This record gives sequence, structure tokens and C-alpha cells, in this order.
Amino acid sequence: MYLCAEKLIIMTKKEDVFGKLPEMSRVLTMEEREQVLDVMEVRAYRKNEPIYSEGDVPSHLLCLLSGKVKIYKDGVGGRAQIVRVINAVEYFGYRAAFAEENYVTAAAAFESSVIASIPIDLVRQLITRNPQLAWFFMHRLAVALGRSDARTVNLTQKHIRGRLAESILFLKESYGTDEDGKTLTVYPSREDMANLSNMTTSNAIRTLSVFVQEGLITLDGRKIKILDEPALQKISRMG
Amino acid sequence: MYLCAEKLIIMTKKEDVFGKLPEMSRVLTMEEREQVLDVMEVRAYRKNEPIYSEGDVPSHLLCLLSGKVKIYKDGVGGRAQIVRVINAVEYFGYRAAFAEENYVTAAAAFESSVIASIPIDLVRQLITRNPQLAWFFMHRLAVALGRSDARTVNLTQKHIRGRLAESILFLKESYGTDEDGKTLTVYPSREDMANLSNMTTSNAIRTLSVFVQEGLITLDGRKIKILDEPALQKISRMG
DNA sequence: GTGTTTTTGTGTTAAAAAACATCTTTTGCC
DNA sequence: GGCAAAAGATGTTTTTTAACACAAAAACAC
Repeated sequence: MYLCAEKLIIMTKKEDVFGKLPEMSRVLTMEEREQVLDVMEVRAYRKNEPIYSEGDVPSHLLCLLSGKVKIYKDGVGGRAQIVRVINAVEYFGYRAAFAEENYVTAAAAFESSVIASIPIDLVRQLITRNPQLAWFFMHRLAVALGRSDARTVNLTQKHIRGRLAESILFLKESYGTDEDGKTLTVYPSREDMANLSNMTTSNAIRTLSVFVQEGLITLDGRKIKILDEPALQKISRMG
Repeated sequence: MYLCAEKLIIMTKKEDVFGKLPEMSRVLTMEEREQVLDVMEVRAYRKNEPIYSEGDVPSHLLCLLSGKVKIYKDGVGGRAQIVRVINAVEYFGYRAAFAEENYVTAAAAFESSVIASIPIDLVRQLITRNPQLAWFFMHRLAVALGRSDARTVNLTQKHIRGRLAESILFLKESYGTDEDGKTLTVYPSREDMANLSNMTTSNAIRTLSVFVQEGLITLDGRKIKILDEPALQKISRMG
């Protein structure tokens, strides 16, 4: 049920949109749903289009209805680090609002994406009235924090090969594969791979080539096919 | 109102303990407080004593009543990375429980500490009944996630001097200073400094010496005094 | 006190990764 | 198609940092 940007008009038939918000629709009363529908907006983003930027004031809970999104942070010398990726259907963009901060990260579309946005004030009201919704977001935040801590250590302590192997497996986990179980369904640029793996673009290109030579993966443009997952896992573990 | 381990007996006079749990006492009814008091336990930990370990099943919400605690993760080749530090009076140890995971980090006392523990099942009940308590923990998780993401980028992209400068400033932020406003109130070993800053102990020692030579800090054993904070900030920013 | 272990300090070498320089290929655009 | 710009590829050099080796000092045990 992939939904391309051209079908955006269909998404604005709001009942359809709601069917894609599992936690919301499961938990809310009909009256509450109506409230959400009244103010929700749906918008398409082109590939690489920015969604929000570091320093922006968070005003909406976002939900990725279709497509893929990267959450990243610009660091020293303009080098970006991808800290999280979002897959459909997932909520995002709420951390800053719940922390009562401005965004400390930026978000952009990995590929054409459709995103629903719900004013954060309404979400706050719903959470206060509805413990189940509170638990849902607490759970998500807690899981994300554990992943972020793990990521810190992986990115700092592993060597280049380990970090790149980890990123390939991370993309498989996050976005899955074709029917063959081996070809990633996300097509990151070499620069994206570098920004995932904390290395320069040159080193991402070089190390990917080495992995191809070693028979661990094949490359077809930006398409990555995993040939020897156990070996990648070993490289990732060893660092 | 510092409380050393010898005064533990006083802490078990439960009303006193409760006075130290601001969010709990502000938010709970008298009946709920009684519930917490009935099952809460208080325990002292010696310097460097482990509090919980990676892989442990989380069973309690912990609250640091006095002392200092480090949260860390063991990485490649046994090298530890300190991901967070806890100051009195702060809650910790709840992330894994809320994520329904085992601990992915370990905790140990930086110095002699006194810690209260409340069964996590009770906390879950209280949160479900009490939206304010839910908000409190959501807020803490959201803030911690933002910090963790920032830390990832700082530790990966900055060079040794930048990382060490950042750690010194981080310790000042986290634990404060003496009355002079310059001498840190925490006394980390060189190895702790290395584990905070993602470098080897040798490099932590060496780089601290360089900072002394440059007149940025003075060292007296493990006591760190900041002489030129603006310069440290600049080094931290530049990477 | 004395011996032992841990922590701290310093110099040297080796490995890893970034920076740089070029070149090729692909992509987008008129 | 043809041009410009972006992305990908690869080799070389330089910088950064870890690893190693060893010495001195401090903390601890007896």
C-alpha cells in the first residue's frame, strides 16, 4: 500500500489518513478523532527536501505515512551525522516538543514522502487525558534513548569497516529488503552512507568497494545487496 | 544538606526520604505516598561500587539521594564510554523498564552514594493514574535523548582537545563548582576522563597536561580548576 | 615502616583515518 | 544531443590517535 506523492489528494480524504495512525485510532474516542481530523494537515515532500531544521520551534507531531526520512545533526565543519531514520508508519518530531526545547536535529526526506502533522498542543491534551497514549510515547522515547546510547559507543569505538558494516545492517533492520531478503529497499547516496557511519565520503566509497571485492555485498549504483550477512555481523561486532 | 553513607540509618526514617523526592511528593496523594513508603528501600554504595550491569533486568526506579553516579557502556575491547552522569537528587534506571528491555548500560557510584529504589511495577501504576507523573518522565526521557544525540556528534566529530574540553565543561555543568566558581566538585580519575571523552587514558593524561601548560586549567591530583573557561569553550566548539 | 598494586606521567612507534588531488561517470537541464 | 553540475571512484600525503613500553608517584595492605 505504497502511496506516491501524486496521490496526495486521496490522502486528504481524512478517514483514509486516520486508518494509518494505529496508536491514535486505537486509543481515541470518536470525539477525539474528530478533533484530530479537523486540524491535521497532510503534505508531500520531495526527495531530500528538508522537513524541519536545527533550531526550529517544534509545533506539530509528525507522522510519516509513506516514504523514508532521516534525522540528522550538523557537526564540526558542516559534516552531518544521521542519528535516526524513520520508516512508514512512524511518528517523529515530538522529542523537542516534549523536552520543551527547540529542535536539536534536522529532518529530511530520504525519498518522496507523505507526512501528516498534528498540532502538538492537541497531542498534549490527548496525552494528559489518555494514559495509554502517554505510555506509547514514553515507550518510544525510552527505546530511542537506548538506541542512541548504543549508537554513541558503536560510532566512537569501532573502526571504519565495523561502522560501515553496522550501517548496512542498520538499514536492513530499519527498512527491510526486497523479496530476495538481501537487497536493501533504501537507496542511500555514498554521502548518506558516510553520514550514517561517521566517516568521509571518500572512505565510505573506498570501504564499500572493499566489501564488494571481499564478496560481502554487491553494488548496483545505490542499490546494496547483502551477500554474506554473518560476515558483516562479525565485522560489525569486532569493530 | 549532604548526606554521607554513615547517616544511612537516618534515611530509613521514611518521611525524611520522601522529602527528597520532589516530583513524587508533589504529585501523589497521601495514600499513594504510603504505598511508596511501604516498599521503598534505601541503600548506600561505596565509591566505584556497581549499581546495575548491562543485561540486568530492571526492577526498580532508582533515585540518587546523595553522591554522584556514572552511567556507562562497555564497548569494543573492554573500553568503557560514560554516556550520562547523575547528580543528587535525580531519578535514573527507568529507561530500560519503560522500553521493556534489559539494561543496555551499567551504573556505578562515582563517589559514596545513597540510593532509594522503588519497584517499577508500582511506578507504572502511579504513572497510569497520574498524568503529571507521566509528563515528568516523558520530559526527562526527551531531554536525555536530545543530549545523547548531541553527545554522539560531539564525541565522533571533535578531535581530542575538543572532546576533553567538552568533558571538563560537561562536568562543571553536571556537578557544579566550589564557591570559587572554578574548581570542580567531582574528582574523576584520568581513566574516567578518558571514558567521558572517548580517548585512551594516556591521551587524557597527556592532553590534560597540555591544558595546564597552556594555562587553561590547573590540576591538583584529581582536582580540576578551570582558569580560562572561554578558551575551553572555544576549543570545545572548534573541535 | 616495607612491599605491592594502582594510578599517573612521558616518550616512541605504528595504525587509522582525514585531507587532498584527480579523474570518471552519472544526472539534470536547456 | 551537449553542457554543466553532482556523484562516484581511486591514489597519495599528512594528521591524528592508538598501542606500546617504561618510569615515577601515590595509595593500600600488612
